[in-house]
Amino acid sequence: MTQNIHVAVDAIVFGYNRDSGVSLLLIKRKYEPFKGEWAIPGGFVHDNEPLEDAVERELEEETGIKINYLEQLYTFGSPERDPRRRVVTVAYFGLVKSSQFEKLKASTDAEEAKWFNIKSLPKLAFDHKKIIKLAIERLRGKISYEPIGFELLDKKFPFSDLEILYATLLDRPIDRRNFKKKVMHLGILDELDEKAKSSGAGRPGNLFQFNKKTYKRLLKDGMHFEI
Amino acid sequence: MTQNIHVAVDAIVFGYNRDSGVSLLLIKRKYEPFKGEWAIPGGFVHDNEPLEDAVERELEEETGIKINYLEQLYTFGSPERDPRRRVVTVAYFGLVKSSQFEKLKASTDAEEAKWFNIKSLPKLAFDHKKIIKLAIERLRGKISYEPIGFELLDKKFPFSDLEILYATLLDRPIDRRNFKKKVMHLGILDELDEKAKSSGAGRPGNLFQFNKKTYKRLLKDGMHFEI
DNA sequence: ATATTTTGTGTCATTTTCACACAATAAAGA
DNA sequence: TCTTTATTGTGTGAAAATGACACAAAATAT
Repeated sequence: MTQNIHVAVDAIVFGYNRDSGVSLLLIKRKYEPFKGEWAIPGGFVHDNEPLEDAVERELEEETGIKINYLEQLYTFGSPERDPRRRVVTVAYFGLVKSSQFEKLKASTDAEEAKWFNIKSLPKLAFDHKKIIKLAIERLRGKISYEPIGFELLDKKFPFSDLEILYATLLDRPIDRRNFKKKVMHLGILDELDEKAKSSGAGRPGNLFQFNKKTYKRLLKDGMHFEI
Repeated sequence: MTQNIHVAVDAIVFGYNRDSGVSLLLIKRKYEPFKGEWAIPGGFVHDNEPLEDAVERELEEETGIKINYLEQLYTFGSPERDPRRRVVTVAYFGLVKSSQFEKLKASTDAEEAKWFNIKSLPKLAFDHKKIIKLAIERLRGKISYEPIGFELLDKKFPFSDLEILYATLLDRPIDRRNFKKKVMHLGILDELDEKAKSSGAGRPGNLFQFNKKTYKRLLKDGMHFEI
């Protein structure tokens, strides 16, 4: 049997901090087609390489970023999506912690890899606009029924970071008291004996930490994450 | 660039009726490897064929079945999953209506395509056990927050069919009164002026019908399906 | 020191969820 | 045909979850 289809992987990587909001990692293409345009990082899979390895390798090569959470998003296989040849691409969905996010943000002058706020994305190569649209929908949808929001924050975070993240993604105001009641009632956040370092005015808040072990235990007992 | 990876599609197709429960469509392999063993229907994608077309073509060729609902499930790409060569397979998740399900069920003597109850599956070729496991989890999970259950029933169905489907999939007893209240309150079922044809003893029930138009309209207005 | 910004916290009304039982209508069996 | 058995249809009250709402405390900025 002969087949002339190539297999690639792409990584839609989100980052967050409370000042910049939710951002997406893009690279500027060096070669044709779409040379000079912005695109999702990705590339062809090696013959003996697992798909996840390929994603992480390409991300490392093209952006140097270290991913914190990775899951498969969707596979795009329309015959016309690459003008050169048939390419089926397995898209992955990734999240990085605030600290990683801020790292690249500083050293971005090279103009090869860059974070873009998801509300103001540039023109994109291939069918990447469609892919990103799906990824954003997945992020928005999933944050309500799986605790993936914590993967975007630092290990320890003030409660308001979480609140602002949800308000930003869900695009609606959140009642601080009710939100806190609901989240704390889930029993998967540890409140630490430590205050956030002041960043501007205001009373410093306590730091919190997501307890993944507790979460997994509660999950087995039939717990239902929902916000 | 040269790459030696092949692309296939697989279809995990579920069927249902209240007597047999939830079943899965499998085929007996005619060729090596795994000749004579049971496997998910599927095959290689043609060079200029969209992935969805490939799934439907393979299903038609191997089982003759007409699918009612189809969505992408997951892409499996581990380098060792096929002993002959590297095959990346895009698995799809399909549902057929009771009527279709019963059709094949009768003419199954050919022993090429056959329905198996998901609680008693045979030994499976390749990594198909893993694929099916994921598909069943998806079906179980999704039925609670998307109205895909109706895709497994006939167009018109007695309410108890729906109730038994949910009880079977969620694997727990359901309170008939509360369940009906909840479902009807969603406002996406039309109650018909027609009674179910008696199948055995008992009072015949009214027939109901899923109203997809109403559902889509309510969805846009922010409705949230949940059972 | 005064103003400004941000965090922390409780109550009450409304809505949703959950437990629970008996009459009506048909077929099956005596 | 009469009795039994199986299945459908329906409402109430207690408990839990949700949602609206405001002011004091602790820090920085001016």
